[in-house]
Amino acid sequence: MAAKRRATRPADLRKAVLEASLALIEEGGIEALSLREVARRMHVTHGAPYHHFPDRAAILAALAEEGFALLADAMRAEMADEAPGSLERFEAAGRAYVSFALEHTAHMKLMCRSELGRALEHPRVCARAGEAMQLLVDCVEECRSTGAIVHDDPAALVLTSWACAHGIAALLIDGPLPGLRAGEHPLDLGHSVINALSSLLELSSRKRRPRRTRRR
Amino acid sequence: MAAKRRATRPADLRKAVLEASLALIEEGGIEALSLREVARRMHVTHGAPYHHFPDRAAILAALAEEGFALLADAMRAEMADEAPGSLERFEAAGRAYVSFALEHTAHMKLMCRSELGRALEHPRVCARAGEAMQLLVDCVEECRSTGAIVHDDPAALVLTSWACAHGIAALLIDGPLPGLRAGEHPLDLGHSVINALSSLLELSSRKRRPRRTRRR
DNA sequence: TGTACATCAGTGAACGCGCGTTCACTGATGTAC
DNA sequence: TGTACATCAGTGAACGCGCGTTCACTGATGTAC
Repeated sequence: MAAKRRATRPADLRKAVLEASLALIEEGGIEALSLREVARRMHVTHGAPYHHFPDRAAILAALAEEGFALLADAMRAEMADEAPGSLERFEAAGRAYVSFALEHTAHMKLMCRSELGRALEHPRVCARAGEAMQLLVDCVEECRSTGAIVHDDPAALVLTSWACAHGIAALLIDGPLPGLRAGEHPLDLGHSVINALSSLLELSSRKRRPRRTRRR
Repeated sequence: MAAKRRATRPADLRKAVLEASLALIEEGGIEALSLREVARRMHVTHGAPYHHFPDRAAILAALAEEGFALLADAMRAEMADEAPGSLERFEAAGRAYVSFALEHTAHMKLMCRSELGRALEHPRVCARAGEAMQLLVDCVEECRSTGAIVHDDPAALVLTSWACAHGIAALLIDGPLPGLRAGEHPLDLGHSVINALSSLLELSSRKRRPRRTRRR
């Protein structure tokens, strides 16, 4: 019967803790993450998780690191379908960001809430965040080298693109948008913002270097 | 001596509760708002605030309403300096949003965190939020009527502008940006994003309707 | 001017609650010989 | 194959804590006559 009890336990408690934590955060935000509730959901004593994480903050840090890694993977995957240096690739990066944010709201909340997790103080988390950002930086630079994007200040453009993608995601997840634009599919709204930014880039670049932009 | 004790109390406890709450939220996020800590800071018993607010949620709702009203006021004030229908007025709206967010981080956190305050379920809060959004909608419409902005899909453009302003504010307040771009003044980064978006709009509009855009 | 009463806002004790964390324990599993 | 031991992960009781909320109270202030 001991074996039977064992069988009902999750095979890998560490992984199960992370999953249950994500579910809690998704439902009620970061402050809804309680080790005791996590243990309760896993049908395990509330002391058990301490064999896998030193404390609550360690769970948040692990999830934040995971989140940034997943984001970078999602961006890479979506960008891989488009030619380097093309505006389509830039769009793909934005779409991937928005899609990731809407699909992984719990990760997103963790990744962008400095005062709570203090996750970005962990060097590994910070490195992962930089990795994701670098994908966008490189993408813009490639687009400038091919002429798909003409812009004086690439750093400002990177920031603007990131702000657009992050902003629409934040408005859709947390903000007043779902209330004010009820009935519209969040992902559609998100992608329409990416498209709008991309078309502005295309129009403004064409004007200054007509016929030089490469489009498939 | 009773009079002396009285003198040390805030003249208007309701107002003082709101101020102390803002300070707490600014320091540690919404979950750091505790009625007991608020009372402690006002040198008053923890039962006292209940004479002014029925519960914790009521404080959050009052602050959210105040926040949206302040945002709309700030946008109106900054926009008033520029001619209606000018791109400068559009920029002013964006600058005002970013400045407000950086100056009122506590209000901002409240206004954009659906799961905690549930503030947007209050009709008065929702009305205030709509009011602020309408300023941007009207501004874009005016710019289209003068030709300062040429764009097929004004709704997507409104959303994109809002996302840009909100996104850079969110990245600066909560996100990994301060870590990744340390040393730069947040407000400068914010305004550079607004400028970048505005210049994209100008370039893309000029191309399609050359010489028709009005600039002072 | 003085008295009686109502109202208001802060007091302080008490309630129950869920939380993070610690710790000695137990029983299952793996390993060395 | 069998024995002795070490390791590991979950148990369950206990700790102290701060919280939101309630409530009978008190004392100051305003009002009616």
